[in-house]
Amino acid sequence: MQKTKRKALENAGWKVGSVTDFLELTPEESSLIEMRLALSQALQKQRKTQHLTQIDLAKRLGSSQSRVAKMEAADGSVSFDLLIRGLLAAGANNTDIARAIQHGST
Amino acid sequence: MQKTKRKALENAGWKVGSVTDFLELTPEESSLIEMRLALSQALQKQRKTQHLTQIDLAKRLGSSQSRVAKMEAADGSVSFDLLIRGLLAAGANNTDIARAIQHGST
DNA sequence: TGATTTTATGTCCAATATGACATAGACTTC
DNA sequence: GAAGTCTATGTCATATTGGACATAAAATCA
Repeated sequence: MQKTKRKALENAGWKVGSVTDFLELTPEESSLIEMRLALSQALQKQRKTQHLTQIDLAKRLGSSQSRVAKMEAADGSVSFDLLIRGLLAAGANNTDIARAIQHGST
Repeated sequence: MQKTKRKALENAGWKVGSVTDFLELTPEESSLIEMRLALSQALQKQRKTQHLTQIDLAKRLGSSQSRVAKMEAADGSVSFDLLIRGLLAAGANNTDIARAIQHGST
């Protein structure tokens, strides 16, 4: 696992590599987490290339800055649905999303 | 839009082409719906190729037969998260999922 | 046909996700 | 270093989602 991924997961509270190791996660759980992570990273990237602030994106989404921050942080309280809607609102298309998910492979 | 898609959407209560036409949906909303649809179809396909009943899959998911049925029907009460978890539980991998999402393009 | 298995649909309430708010921190610019 | 802008984090009430159950409908097969 890459260092950046590990860091991001830890920040999101996933306790990677510490007591609770990935060994305790089923492959499905790992896949899910990595996909969420990939999407959150894709979201931030997309938002930035579009020169949007979190507030801008929040407005498009009918949401709030704090939630967008959580989305990009892959916070546990953020669903796939919201991440996808975020990406679409930030101008990503199906292909971009598919690529992110694919990229999140283990 | 293909006939099968239209039918599936209608069954799922999305009222395609009737009073509420797709014209009322933003491109983002359309994308979302089509992705959900693509995933639900991929799920049923995957489950069947694995020769699993809805009950089998429900057990793997820690869910119920009725919910699996709703997942495959792209019912409005089913989230992306659940669809993805369903696909993974049915043996699909990230690539399969990415392909489904990509295929759900407009 | 009747029995059995599989899938579909509706409803309920417990669990989870979400927008909103408050506030803190980070970063820039003057 | 103050002011302004952007991002991060915690909390909460409300809204949405999900497992479970009941039951109907379809499909399979003897």
